[in-house]
Amino acid sequence: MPLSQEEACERVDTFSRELRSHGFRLTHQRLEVVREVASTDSHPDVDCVFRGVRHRVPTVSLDTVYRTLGTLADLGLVHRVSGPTAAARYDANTTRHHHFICTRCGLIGDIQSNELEGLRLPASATELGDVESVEVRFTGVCRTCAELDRT
Amino acid sequence: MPLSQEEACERVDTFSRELRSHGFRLTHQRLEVVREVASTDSHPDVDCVFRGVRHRVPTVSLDTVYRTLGTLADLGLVHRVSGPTAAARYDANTTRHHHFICTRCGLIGDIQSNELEGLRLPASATELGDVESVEVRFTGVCRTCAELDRT
DNA sequence: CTATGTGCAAAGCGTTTGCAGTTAG
DNA sequence: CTAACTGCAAACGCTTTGCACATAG
Repeated sequence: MPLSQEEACERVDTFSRELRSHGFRLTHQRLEVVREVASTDSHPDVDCVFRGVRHRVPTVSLDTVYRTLGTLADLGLVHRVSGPTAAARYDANTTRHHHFICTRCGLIGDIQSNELEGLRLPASATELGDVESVEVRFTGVCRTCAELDRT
Repeated sequence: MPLSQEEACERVDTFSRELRSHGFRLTHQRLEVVREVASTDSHPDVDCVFRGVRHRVPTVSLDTVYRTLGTLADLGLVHRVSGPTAAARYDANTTRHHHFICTRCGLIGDIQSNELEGLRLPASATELGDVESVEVRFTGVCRTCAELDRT
């Protein structure tokens, strides 16, 4: 995952600025976590970031990495890909379909769409490997939760 | 999640047949787990299926539900939505993009595509709630893993 | 009859939390 | 100086596993 030096620096700057502007202190540990996660596009997990940071800050704890990545995610500066903290959910409908996922209550609804059925595989996907399935995930706030907000 | 009686029965039949044809015994417990998961499109989690089954088989254990759902998923009869078996992974690239996920090694690669950028939200999605983001997940086997298979 | 499946209990893993000491601003 | 942050260790929730008993075929 080659990531240009400039791009990485720019991210570090943005992350630092955003953290400060939200009242978070820019500690030594945080800065190194930020550097680590900003320097790659390989979607590292927490332990991977931890090991990277430890090279430069041997006393850093795993908890701090968890907390910092959590903070960055809350601010929308990084995204979580793949399972966060949820129990597995099963779908007995194995025909091709897609999902709407409510970020508030966890509701998962099925989506059918002719436009999506007709999707062609982008070259950037087939270059990476053999694509066996495609799922589109729409995330947002469901009707019911939006209703609750309004009151 | 209204699911027609016929559809549910058809699923139970298929699941039972597939289990047998793969050499699995069709036990009382398994049959009820199959019935439970086949009777809804609400994407239940393991505990939810467990509670449903327990109404009819009070002695069933949570482990059995885990094992049966695992077996069904291995056979491709049900799908797991929302990742379980994985540590959270973080992505510092918050520009709109999509992912290729290797089911063998867990590699996550970024996908850019003009066609995907132009996607319109299907009505079936906007009906469920306010869509805040869209992510397309291509899953399959990456180049490297496919190479390993060939040897 | 025998290989499979079950229930139980204990362990595993990623993650979160309470607390006392540390530190940025 | 003080509120915020850190590291530690313990707890947590979901899931898996080892084992003796039960059971489908």
